[in-house]
Amino acid sequence: MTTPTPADVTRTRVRNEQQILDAAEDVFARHGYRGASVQAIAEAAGLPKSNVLYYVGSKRKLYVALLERMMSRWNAMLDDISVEDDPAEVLEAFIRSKMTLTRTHPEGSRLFAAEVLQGAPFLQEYLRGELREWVHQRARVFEQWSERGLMDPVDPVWLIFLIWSATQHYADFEAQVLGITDRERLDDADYQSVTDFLCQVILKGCGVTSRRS
Amino acid sequence: MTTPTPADVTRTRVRNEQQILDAAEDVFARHGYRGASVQAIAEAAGLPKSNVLYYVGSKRKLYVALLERMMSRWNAMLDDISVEDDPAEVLEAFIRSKMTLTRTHPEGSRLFAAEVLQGAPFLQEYLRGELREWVHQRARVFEQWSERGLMDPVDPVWLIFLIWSATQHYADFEAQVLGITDRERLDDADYQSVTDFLCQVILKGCGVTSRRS
DNA sequence: TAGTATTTTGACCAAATGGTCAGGTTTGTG
DNA sequence: CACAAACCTGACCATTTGGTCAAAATACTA
Repeated sequence: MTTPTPADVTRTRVRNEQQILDAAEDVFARHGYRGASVQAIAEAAGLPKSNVLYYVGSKRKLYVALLERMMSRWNAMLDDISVEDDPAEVLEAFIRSKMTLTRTHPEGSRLFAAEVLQGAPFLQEYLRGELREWVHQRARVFEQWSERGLMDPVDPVWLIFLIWSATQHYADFEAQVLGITDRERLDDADYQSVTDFLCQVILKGCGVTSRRS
Repeated sequence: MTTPTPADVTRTRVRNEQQILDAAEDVFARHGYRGASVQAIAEAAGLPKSNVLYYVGSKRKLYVALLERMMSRWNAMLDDISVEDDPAEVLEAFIRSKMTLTRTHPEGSRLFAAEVLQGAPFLQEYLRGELREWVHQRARVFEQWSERGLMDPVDPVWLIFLIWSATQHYADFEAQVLGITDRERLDDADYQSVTDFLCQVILKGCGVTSRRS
């Protein structure tokens, strides 16, 4: 028996799987599921192709594992809200946490984008289940805020999409942003500036006033 | 000589090239440059692979032709503005024409997204040249409007990106939008509703008042 | 209708694809 | 140190890839 640890993961395994996942996230994000080759992932991870397949089993399993990792990051960000909360605080926290996800995991964000671009074949269940529920729950709260006059009567679902798209953009279209702004990369100050801009414009645009009023 | 027409295009050629371009736009949009196969494009166009290659020469040439077609659509939308124009009118027209592009050419929009996702290797020149100039020219006008108190002092480049991302979203993330809203497709009324929402929120968010005031 | 230019297509090619496997090396532990 | 489990990897395989080509079919025009 040699006392195998419950999950039976050795240090080597953890290290290599990490390397593979990170390399694969970038390759899949750039080239999509079909366009990514196991060979390219292996090279990016600095391992022979057979070794990569030894760990992940197959290209498909690797891809699914990456999507799951990214979805768990999403979920970690999706905390619930109630009508009693302050609209300004909630909206601002929403924008800021979504932007943090984009900034800390740009490859993951792009992977998600590539998956949705091809019609989200691997994410139908998630989109039409968990995520849809979450959106509608939030939407209901937004509507109640509108009724109470705490914000303008805007379509809550379009508002959620607005926040998602405006933040997601800085990962998915990074190449465009860098090209147009003539930067090599976006630093923390840039992200700060964009986030403040989005909070300002979107809150004001919805008729939500910061609590300091 | 048989009086060859200047551009030497026969009816057959026009018809087949059109079929091929349209089929290819969809396949490239879904799977990216690497992920798309000539075989898949040929099947979508209802032609044998060799026939496709007879017309387009190579996969790369086909891809470049598609990007050029999409960029010319972009350019057709990018009319210039002046400080004397009305901010509300200009911003609203900007949002509406960008949304029209998204609605009338969703596959082209996704093709563009896929290209940028992979780092925009074929679009560096365009992004860092023509498009950058256009953005900065607009940005300068926005700044002058801010100075004149016609709008809030927001970062004009982030504002342009906000409009691009919020509209682009409905093509690139169509699968997500459909999944969450439980629709089969977005009809004209949906697009109308989203566009009105975006105009309302973004104009108000920037402190721009519609001229009817 | 004769004859030329264009179009069509299956057969073919070298390279790359995802994946398997046998046989080796390393690692951890009793 | 023994030994089993885990790890590593080059050789190999069937299939698909982008692309070529020669020969047949079709379309246009004088």
